[in-house]
Amino acid sequence: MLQNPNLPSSKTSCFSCSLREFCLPAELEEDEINAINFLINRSCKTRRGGYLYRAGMDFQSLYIVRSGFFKTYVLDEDGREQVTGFHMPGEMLGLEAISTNVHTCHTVALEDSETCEIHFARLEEIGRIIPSLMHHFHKIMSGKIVHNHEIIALLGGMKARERLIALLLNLSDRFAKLGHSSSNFNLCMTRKEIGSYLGLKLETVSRAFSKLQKDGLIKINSKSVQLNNISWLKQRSGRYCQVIEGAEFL
Amino acid sequence: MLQNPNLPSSKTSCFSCSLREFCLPAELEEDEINAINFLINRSCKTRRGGYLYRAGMDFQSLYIVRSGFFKTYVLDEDGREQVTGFHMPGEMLGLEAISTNVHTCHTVALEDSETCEIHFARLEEIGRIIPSLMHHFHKIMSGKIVHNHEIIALLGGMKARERLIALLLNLSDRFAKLGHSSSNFNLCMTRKEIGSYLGLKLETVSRAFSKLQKDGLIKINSKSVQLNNISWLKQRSGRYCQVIEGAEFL
DNA sequence: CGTACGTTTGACTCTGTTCAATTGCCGTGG
DNA sequence: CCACGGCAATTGAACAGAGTCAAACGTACG
Repeated sequence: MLQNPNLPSSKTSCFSCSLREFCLPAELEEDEINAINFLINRSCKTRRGGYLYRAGMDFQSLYIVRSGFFKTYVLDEDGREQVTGFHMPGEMLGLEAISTNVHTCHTVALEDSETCEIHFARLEEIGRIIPSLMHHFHKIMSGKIVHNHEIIALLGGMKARERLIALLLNLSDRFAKLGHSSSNFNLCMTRKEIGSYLGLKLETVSRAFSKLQKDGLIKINSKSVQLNNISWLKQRSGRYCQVIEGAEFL
Repeated sequence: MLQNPNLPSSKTSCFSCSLREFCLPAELEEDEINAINFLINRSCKTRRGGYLYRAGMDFQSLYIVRSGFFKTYVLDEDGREQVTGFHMPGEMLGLEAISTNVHTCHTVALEDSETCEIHFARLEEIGRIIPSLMHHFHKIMSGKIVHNHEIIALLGGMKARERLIALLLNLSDRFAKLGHSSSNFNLCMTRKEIGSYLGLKLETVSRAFSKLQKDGLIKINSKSVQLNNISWLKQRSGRYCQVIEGAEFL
C-alpha cells in the first residue's frame, strides 16, 4: 500500500530521489548534492516489528523514512506505551535526541521499511558549507514543533469523533503528498495504537469508527479506510458536527 | 515574584548575563561572545497583556525571555484559545515560525517582561562561524520537541489531578533553575489558561486544586501556591495515587 | 486446525463537563 | 470612604462522554 512506484533504490543518489523535495532545499547545485550524498548511508532496512532505535540508545544519526511506516512511542512510568507519532516516507526521525545525545523514544517499523541514515555531526559540518541545507534542516525541525502544537490542540480540545476525523484527514493529506490516493488507504496501525496516539481507549476508537461508518462518512474494513467526501469531512470535523467555514485543521 | 536579583540590565553583555547558560554553549571565547552580542537586540520590553508577536505576522526574529512570563496560544476554528505553553526567563520563543516564515501562535506577556530579540538570518550566519553556537541552537530546538512529547503524553494519558500535579512540579523545577523557591511561587495565569493548557475546564482545575489542598498536598490561595512535599508529590503524581518508585515525569 | 491477537459490541461506571448560583477581589467613580 | 461593576474563583447538581469489564467474533500465523 505504501510502495511508491518511484521508490528510490538503495543505489540512487539524492539527485534523482523522488523524496528529494522533502529532504533537501530546492536550489542546490549538482556538486552540492554530491557532497550531501556523501554523508548519507542509504542501506538502512528495518523489518516489520523491528526497531530503528530505542529509547536510551546513544544518538549519532538522524533518519529519513524512504519507504514503509514507523511509529514512535515513549513508555510512561507504569511501562505503558504512549504513541507520539506515525511516520511516513519523507519524514525525519530522531530529532528529539539532539538535545541530550540520547534517544528518548522508541521507533519501530509497522511494515518493512527503508531509511536513509544521516550522521548528525557531519550534517552540521556540511551545513556550514551549504547554508541553504542548514536552513532547510531548521525548517524541518520547526515544522515538527508546529505539528506537535497541532496534536496538543487536538488532545486538549477535541472529542473522540473529531480526533479520529482529524487523524484520518491528516493521513489522507500525507498519502496525497506521496502520490497515493487521498481517499483510500490502509491503516497499518492497530486500534490500540491509534487510541494511544489520540488519547483514547481502543474501544472508543472502534466505536467512533463504527459510528462514522453508520453516518456514511467513511467506509472501514479492519485496516482499510475509504473517506467518502473529504472536503465535507473537513468542514464537518469541527466540534459537535456544526458546519464550519472551511478552516483546515491539523 | 519573578524578579531575579541578578536580572540582566539592558546594557549588560551576554558575557555577564545571569541567563547565559540557557542561551549559549559553555565553552565560548570572549571575542566570540562579543560577536554574538552584536546580533542581539536587548531592548524588547512587553507590558503585561501586551503581545510580543501575533499569529500571522512575518517571522524575522527569535526571542529569549529575560524577565517576566509569557503564554503562547493558538486560536482554533471556533475562535477559542488553546494555550500551547507558558514561558519563563531563559526560554526561546518563535521557533515554530521558522518552518513557514510566519508566526503560527500568539505570544502575550502575563506580566511586565523583557526579551532579547535575535535576528534569525544573522543567527544562521554567525552559527556558521561558531559551530558550537549552532549546535547549541539545535539542542534548544530539539529540547522543545522533547518537551512537547511530554505534554502530549500528559494530555494523552493522565487524569485531571495528575495533570495538575505535573504542571506544578514542572513550574517548580523551572523556578528552581532560575534560583527561586521551588516550593512557593505565584501562578501568573488564570484557571482558565491552566485548563486550556492541560485540556481541562476551569471548573475542573479549581476543583482539583481544592482537592489537592484538602488532601494536604498543596496550599493554594488564588494565585499563590505552596507545595508541601515535592518529592512525595513526585512519587504520588502517578496514576490513581499509587506509590510509584521515584520516576520523574515532565 | 487451533491458538493468539485484534476488533466489535453491549452494559455499567466514573470522570470531567455543563449550567448555575455564590463569593471574593480589585479598580473606578460617586 | 463606600458602593458598584466586572472578572476570577469556588462549589453544587445534573448530565454526557469516555473508560472499564466482559463476551463474542474474525483473522493471521504457526
